[in-house]
Amino acid sequence: MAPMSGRPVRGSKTGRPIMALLDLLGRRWTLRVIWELRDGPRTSRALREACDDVSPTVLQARLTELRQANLVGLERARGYDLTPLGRELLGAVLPLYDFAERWAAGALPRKG
Amino acid sequence: MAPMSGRPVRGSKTGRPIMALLDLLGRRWTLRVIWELRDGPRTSRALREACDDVSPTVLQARLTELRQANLVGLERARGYDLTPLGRELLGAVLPLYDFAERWAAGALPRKG
DNA sequence: GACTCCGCTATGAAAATCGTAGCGATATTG
DNA sequence: CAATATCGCTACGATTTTCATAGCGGAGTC
Repeated sequence: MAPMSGRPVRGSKTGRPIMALLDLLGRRWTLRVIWELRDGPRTSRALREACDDVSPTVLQARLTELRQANLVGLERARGYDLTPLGRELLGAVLPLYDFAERWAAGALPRKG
Repeated sequence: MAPMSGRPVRGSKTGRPIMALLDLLGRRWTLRVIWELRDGPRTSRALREACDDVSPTVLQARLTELRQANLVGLERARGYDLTPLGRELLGAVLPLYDFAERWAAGALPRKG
């Protein structure tokens, strides 16, 4: 079941929105799918390629969850696309990109 | 293996920093652990309680990955704590909280 | 020594993810 | 119409990850 406000959330007894969101984003490929939709709609197969040939089983599961959460939509002519709400989420995810660059420079292996 | 710049990244042929980061954050409990360290250090057991009694197997795996990635540190007196780099990541994750609140208001179930 | 809390591990069961193949529907082209 | 191609999506067995419970050895305290 896709986590969503007002529904039971896996791994959280409070069910607060942030917990539902962290649950959703903590599933494999969820963040990646949102990321790969940043420049516009993609068909499911194009999305699969963009995600390094992720298994279609998982991709469909993620897309279904994201659609139920009203973050991603599907139109026959366009394919999968971020909803306005999904674009807001993307905006909240974009800071990760800049961080990743700093991280690459500063997280080189050192003794644990 | 914990994803890190310059190392092979699960599910990405490019190995770009953002891919390594999305891989790391897409593992269950990773985002939650970072979130629960936002107010300061915690012992592993306190962290386990804060994460709704997550299995210690996974918690230790996540903490090891986060330490190897230089995002979390461990000191005997304090427990686990975000490193300066980890605090930067937290800053990039905080926007998710505000989004989650809007999401809770606007993502109520509607027809598919 | 007895007690407590620490970080951490063992182990078998359950769940999630993977990899490959292919379905039915739709549109296009000859 | 038949052949072809692409679409979203599913089946299914193998692999990997996560879970749940129990407990270890070390360090501090009394």
